[in-house]
This record gives sequence, C-alpha cells and structure tokens, in this order.
Amino acid sequence: MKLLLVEDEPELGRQVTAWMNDAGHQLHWENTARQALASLQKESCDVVILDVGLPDMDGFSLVQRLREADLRMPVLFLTARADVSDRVKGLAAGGDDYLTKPFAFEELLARLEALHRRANNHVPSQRLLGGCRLDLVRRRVICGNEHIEFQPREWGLLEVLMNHEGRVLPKKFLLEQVWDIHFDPGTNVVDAMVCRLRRKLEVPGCGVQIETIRGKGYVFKTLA
Amino acid sequence: MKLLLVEDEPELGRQVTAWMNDAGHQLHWENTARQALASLQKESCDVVILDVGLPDMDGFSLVQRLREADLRMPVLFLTARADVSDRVKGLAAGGDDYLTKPFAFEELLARLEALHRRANNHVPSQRLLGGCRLDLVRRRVICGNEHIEFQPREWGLLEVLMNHEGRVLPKKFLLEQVWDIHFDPGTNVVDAMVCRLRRKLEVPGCGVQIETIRGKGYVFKTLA
DNA sequence: ATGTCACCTTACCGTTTGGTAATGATGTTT
DNA sequence: AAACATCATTACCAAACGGTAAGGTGACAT
Repeated sequence: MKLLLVEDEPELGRQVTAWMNDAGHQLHWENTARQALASLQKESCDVVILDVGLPDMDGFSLVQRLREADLRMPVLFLTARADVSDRVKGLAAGGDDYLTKPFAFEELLARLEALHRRANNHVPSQRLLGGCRLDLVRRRVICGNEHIEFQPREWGLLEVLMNHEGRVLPKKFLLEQVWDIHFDPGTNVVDAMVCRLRRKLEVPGCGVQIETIRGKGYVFKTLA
Repeated sequence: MKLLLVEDEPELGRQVTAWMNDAGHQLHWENTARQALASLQKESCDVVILDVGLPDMDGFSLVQRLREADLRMPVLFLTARADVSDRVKGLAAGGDDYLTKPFAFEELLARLEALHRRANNHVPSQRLLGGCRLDLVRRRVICGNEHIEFQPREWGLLEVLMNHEGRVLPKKFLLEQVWDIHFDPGTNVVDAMVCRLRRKLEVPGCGVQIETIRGKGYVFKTLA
C-alpha cells in the first residue's frame, strides 16, 4: 500500500514511518499541507494520513482542496483533537475516517487497510446487472451473446441510472448529472434519450428496464 | 440515505431509529443477523449499522457472510466492545468503520455519511502515467488542473498505445486493435489520429508523448 | 545537392451523434 | 367523459466526429 503521511511533529512522523515500513507498506512523509498537495498532484497514493494541526493550513481545508482538485483518494485524519465537533468537521469536509491520538498502531493499520480495500474494490471493470453484464471500460452491455453498443450520451445516462438503481431520479437530476445543465431549458432531451436507451435495452434476456414514475422521474430496475 | 440497523437492544434501536428519521434518513431495523441477511438479500441499502453481540451470530461473522454473498455495502460496527483487538477484528473481517458505545449521534451520522459518500462517489479507476492521471471510466486525462477530453476514436488509440507503453507498435497493429481493420486500406487514418492525439497531449506537465520510429511505427513514452 | 520516401498537417466532407419540436399516446383530474 | 398534463415516439437538422486526400516537411540515401 502506498501511503502519504502529512504530519509536522517529527517524533510521530518517524514512528509512523517505521511502523508502516515494518508492516510492508510504502510511506511518504510530508510536513506541510502545501508540500502534500504538490506531492499528490505529481504522484497519487492509496491513502492519505492527515494531521489536523499543520503549520500552513488546517487538515480540513487540505481535504477540501484535494477534493476540489479531483484527487479522490481516501483520507484518514490522525489527530489529538478529539472533540465530537472536530470529528464531524473532518468527516464532513470530505475525510473518510478519523482516529484520535493516542492510538494503537494496529488500529491505524486496520483502518488504513479497510479504506484501501474499499477504494480499490469499488470499481470493478465489469458489473452484473439484471440478466446482463456491463463492461464499464469498453462502455457496452453484454447480454447473452448480444453486444449492445452505446453512444457517449446514452452511456452517460445509463451510468447515472444504474448507479442509482431502484431510486426515482427526477429529470432535473439527470439533466445535472448527465448534461451538466443546472437550470431547466424546457426541453425533452431526457425523455428522448431515455426512449433511445429503452429501445437498445429491449433485448430478450437483458433483465433491466427503465420505468417511468409519472410526475416524478425515472427508475432503473433490474428484474429477476 | 437508506440504512439497515442490526441491533438486539430495544432501547438503542428505538433511539437510533428516531434520530435517523429526524435526520431525514430511512432506517430499517432488524434484531438478528439472520433477519438482517434475509433483508439485505431482498433489498439493498446504503450503509449497514451493525452491533457485534447479536443473539444468533456475532457481527464479524455476519460481515463475512455478507461479503461472501457479494453484498458489498459499507458496514459500520456500533458496539460496546472497545478493545483494540475487537476493532481490528471488525475492520479485518470486512467492516468499513468501527464506532464504540457510548457515542455521539452527530459522529455516527457523520461517519455514515462519509461511508455513503465514498461508496456512491464511485472512485474512477485511475491510472498514473507520466505527469498525469488517466481516468479510465470517464475517458479523460487530468494533467495538473487541466482536463483533456477525448473523442471515442482518439481514446481507443490512446488506450492501445498506453497499454503497450514503451513498445513500438506498427500501424498495421494499431489498425487492427483500434479500427478492427485486418488489411491495409492504403490510408493514413492512423497518422492523422496520432497527429490529433499529440496535439491534445501537448500540455505543459503532461509528461507523455508519442514518438515516431520511422518505418516501424509509433511508441508511447512517459517522461520524467 | 537532389531525389525519394515516410511521416506530418491541413482542409474538406460524408456520416454519426444528439438536441429540438411536433405529434401521438396515456394517464389524471375535474 | 372531457380537459389537461405528462410522457413516448418520430422526424428533422445542426454540430461534432472522423476518414480521405493533397500538399508540406524532414530524414535518409545516392
């Protein structure tokens, strides 16, 4: 596992570095938020371990900066600030876990591994849905021995729908997610595209369908 | 957020149910591991809140059962067992977070939301290459704070090139892989597309380039 | 130096993609 | 049942995509 530790206290930094190396992980240690950001821009890592009290910026702001820069790796806060309000703040800012000092090294390790497991495990290149297989990288649906190809827009819509399987998604929401339109242009793009999607998905054993909830939106459903 | 609480203590169950409803979430409450499993088989949820000490099975075993059944929703342990060894056990068994009683409701909520955010915000499978990040699902290259978008054909070519980084790829090979053309149509499609790719990739810190090996083909190289 | 060949670049244009709007169908309300 | 609202479907067309070909550029050999 490739880790980045952002910590300004030398003693703890050395300690954690030693521990992680012992545990067979690769840890890079930065002292300031600025350096950490620069480092992550250059080279990604699996999990970031973040102190809250840094010399140049607090950890909460750093996480927000990361997310704004579209750097989505898991972040674990490791800090002496144990108040519930701090914990909530850290998690709400975009952190994934929050561990307070003093802590047991085994727990830190277990939490890091849990975060890593979740982050890696979460993007299978394929996904089973209803009676068919979705190839997320090649952007097609394989259904029996039928291959269904999709145009970019169609795929975008399909992705959002299936990521919210079973939920009613208002057209407004779909317009935002797929078209990045945050106002109502008074058109029926969504309807038209749903129509096209439906036609492509009506293959015998496909087992997925897009239902209409009148006045509410569309739901993506898998059958059997 | 759709939650499942697995807890045999009635008082706590009622309490959490009330809190979550207040917070605008939908919580379903089961008393036993068996019922929880059955419920999740029928209908998925966003996050499971799990007690460790259940009448019919311990929580750690339940998580393992879930994972074996390919039910991958995030699991948060909520329990009085505060030993480090228990925490490690829970996380290692496949849990995503571990919170000990007594706890603050706001922290539970923040942790649930963090788990939900992470699970939904499906981290795109990314790949680091040269000085930039490739987003394989969204089909774009992120370079510093520059986002480079690609057309389907361009992306197809880029994929093949980078999957054979450092190898000289003859045009014939590229024609087969990207265009699925197994004869020489006597055209310069490849040359033209390489030209378009190069133009898009000439971004300051990008650190990748396509070299020409005269008479042999093209090589995709990463610099620095 | 000059010719030749491979590759680069550009402009062009047919094809595909995808948004619009009109029309038809289907619920829903009165 | 009639009026209305919402959704489905279709045809159309502008814009984007992507293949072609022509002319330019640079490398290499004679």
